[in-house]
Amino acid sequence: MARPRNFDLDDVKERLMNTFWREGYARTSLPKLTAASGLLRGSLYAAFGQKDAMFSVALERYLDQLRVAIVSDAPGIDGLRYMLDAVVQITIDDPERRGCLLINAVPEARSLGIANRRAIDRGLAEMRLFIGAKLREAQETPSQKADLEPLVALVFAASISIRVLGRAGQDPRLLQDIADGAVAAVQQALQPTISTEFGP
Amino acid sequence: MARPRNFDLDDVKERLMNTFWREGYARTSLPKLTAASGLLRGSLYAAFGQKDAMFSVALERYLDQLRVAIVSDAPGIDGLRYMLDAVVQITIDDPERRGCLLINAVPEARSLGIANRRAIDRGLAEMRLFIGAKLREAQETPSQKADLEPLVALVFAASISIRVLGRAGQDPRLLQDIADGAVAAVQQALQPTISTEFGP
DNA sequence: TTAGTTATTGACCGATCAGTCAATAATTAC
DNA sequence: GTAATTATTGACTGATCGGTCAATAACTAA
Repeated sequence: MARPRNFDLDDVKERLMNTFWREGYARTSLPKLTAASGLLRGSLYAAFGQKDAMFSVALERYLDQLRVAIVSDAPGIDGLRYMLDAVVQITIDDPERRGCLLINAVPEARSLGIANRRAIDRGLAEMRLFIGAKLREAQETPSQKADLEPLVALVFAASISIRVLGRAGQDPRLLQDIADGAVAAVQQALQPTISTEFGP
Repeated sequence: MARPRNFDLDDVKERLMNTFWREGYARTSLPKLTAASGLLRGSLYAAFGQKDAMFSVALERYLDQLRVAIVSDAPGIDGLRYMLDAVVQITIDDPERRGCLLINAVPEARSLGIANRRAIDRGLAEMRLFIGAKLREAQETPSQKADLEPLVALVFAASISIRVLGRAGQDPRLLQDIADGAVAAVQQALQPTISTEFGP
């Protein structure tokens, strides 16, 4: 009943995402977005609204893809190891070393709208909840009642800094060391105390 | 022999630092810098050069102050605990929750000059070397030849993500959990196993 | 005083920014 | 065909950006 759009919406969202990912919010100008998407300003504004809304589209798409890449069905510590290794892998596989769109957005959050700020919070919370769930699975004897929070925090911290340091162009070995260190810490902390008699 | 400047150089540097810290590089405009410093553009440019050079001044000053705040003489794990607790403290003590100027600059590094990019690398390297040195002190029996790198990486990761999550406005308890988790992991990893008590 | 040197001032520059809009084009319903 | 609806186009806006510069002011050395 009306003129159809002559571009692929998904394809354009992907291009917007990649541009914001590389350049961040502030440095991504409308001319860059039009160049990346192949659309003119008017079409972009008609399709998405303000720049802030374009970023929102990019962020949601990014989080969807990240979820697919790092979440696994493997229970307990295997799921955590899978996640951390996946984070390392996608970080060093990116030839542009863009790090994480979500984490990169944290220092810029104050210039984003409330919806985007909330989306950032939700993204962080989701990661943390996932880690917590896997750790609770890994806890063999919940009766130990050990405080899991420092472990959750540690794995969370590892995930985040792998991304930051990836953006900083640090050596892939450092990133893998972070992942390995976190997994080892979890194993050490959760293994029944009696087993320490046999040493590592 | 010439007209003296009628401002306090140190005071202006401090104000530049605080502005860049709060706003980041891209969002800090020259009008903001003139407002914060009380100087006019011409004076700022005469004193420091380009915006990039102003950031450099801010970054160096920031790193000097950070060093004072987190480095301690305490050897080994005590030095690490001091550092991590100090990082948590300065992060949550900041009512503006600005996180870390150095870490915040990482996603913006591509829009900075080569000198600033190198300064960022040096800042990160310095942190890592400090952690490595303390961990080597903490290693009671170096003959164990345990690979210290994952532990260095883990403590490094903890420091960085405390700052990122501080900027993100996360709960202080999470930040402290990260610090505590990292210290606990180091203690667990470095404490001699019972089996070694009986010697080889 | 005068000459030399540097700092300050405030206007100015061209470039770029995010966002808007009237005109036109492409489609469907009828 | 015509009407209705939405998409595309490209020029346009006012604001802001980083950076420059000639004029003036404040100081020291002689």
